[in-house]
Amino acid sequence: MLKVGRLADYAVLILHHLGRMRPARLAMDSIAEVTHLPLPTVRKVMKYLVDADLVISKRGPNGGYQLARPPAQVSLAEAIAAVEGPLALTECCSAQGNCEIHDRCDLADRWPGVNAIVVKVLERTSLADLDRFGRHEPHVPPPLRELMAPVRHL
Amino acid sequence: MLKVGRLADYAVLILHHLGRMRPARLAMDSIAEVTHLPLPTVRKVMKYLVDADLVISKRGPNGGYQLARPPAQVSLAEAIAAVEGPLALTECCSAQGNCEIHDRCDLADRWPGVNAIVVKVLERTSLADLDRFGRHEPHVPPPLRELMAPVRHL
DNA sequence: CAATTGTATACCCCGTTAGTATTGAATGCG
DNA sequence: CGCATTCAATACTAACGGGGTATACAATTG
Repeated sequence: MLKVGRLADYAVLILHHLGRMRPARLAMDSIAEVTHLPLPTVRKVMKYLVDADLVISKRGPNGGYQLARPPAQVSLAEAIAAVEGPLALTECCSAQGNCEIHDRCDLADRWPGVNAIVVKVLERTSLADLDRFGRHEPHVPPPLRELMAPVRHL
Repeated sequence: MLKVGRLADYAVLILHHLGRMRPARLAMDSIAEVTHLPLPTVRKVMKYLVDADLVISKRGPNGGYQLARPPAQVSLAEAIAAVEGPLALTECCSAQGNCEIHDRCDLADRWPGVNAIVVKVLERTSLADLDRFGRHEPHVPPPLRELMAPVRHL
């Protein structure tokens, strides 16, 4: 668990393909084809991506979608947030958080710290990073190298 | 989004309290009281925690639950996994992952790397860490300090 | 103006989450 | 030995949200 929704997953995949094409445009049905996703689903995802200014759309013949920025400047955090809204591990972490217990919960103000770190990891991983790293190798951006050392407790 | 389920959230809260009591035992209704959670819900959570060997239970008069290890040796990853199963951002990341697209998805083997990092963060954050850090201050375990620097791209 | 392509809305189904109730088993004490 | 206490196991229900689909609309281009 701790899943990202499928639509967000799709979004990353689509962005990845748009990145490889950039700056060329890709029509919606082409996207559906190349990603092997059903077209109606692609429609829904594209709306999110346009609204979040991650892709630029053009209508009419020879229209389609184009990644708004170089892949190195699009983070996974943005991609996920475009579809699912701000990243928040728990209710306490979200802006309009409405947790029943909040007032009397000892951890209500501790979670945001944990959340911040997870978000940072996703912010520091770009579409280009996804591309760069080998298959099944753990992706480790430079500032995170130490993370992969054996865990200290347990 | 990127939420952790409420039950997992509860689990962490409960573990936190058990940690503060350790090595004393705490009965289920006491747990419900101190956490302000409904008792039937606590019942459900406790089952997960026992099955995962994170707490030890004792029956009969003066029974109750006890944290199995010192709080510094219980990670958030374990707590969450106890309730929700192995952490997996996407289908590709889980053992029995059954993703429709998997064979033809260009990212199927990239996600696990990202997942690994997120998991590491949660593995490196213990119950004790939650306790140690001040309110609303981002919690930053030593090997993660560099993370909080400004993001490089975007 | 007509073909192409994206936009917007509204709908529904299904799974999961979360909350609850009930009955059963173990422990310890007098 | 038996009763009080406390955890264990199972099964059920309600509700919400994710995700998939259909359909009608608007813009651009040649």
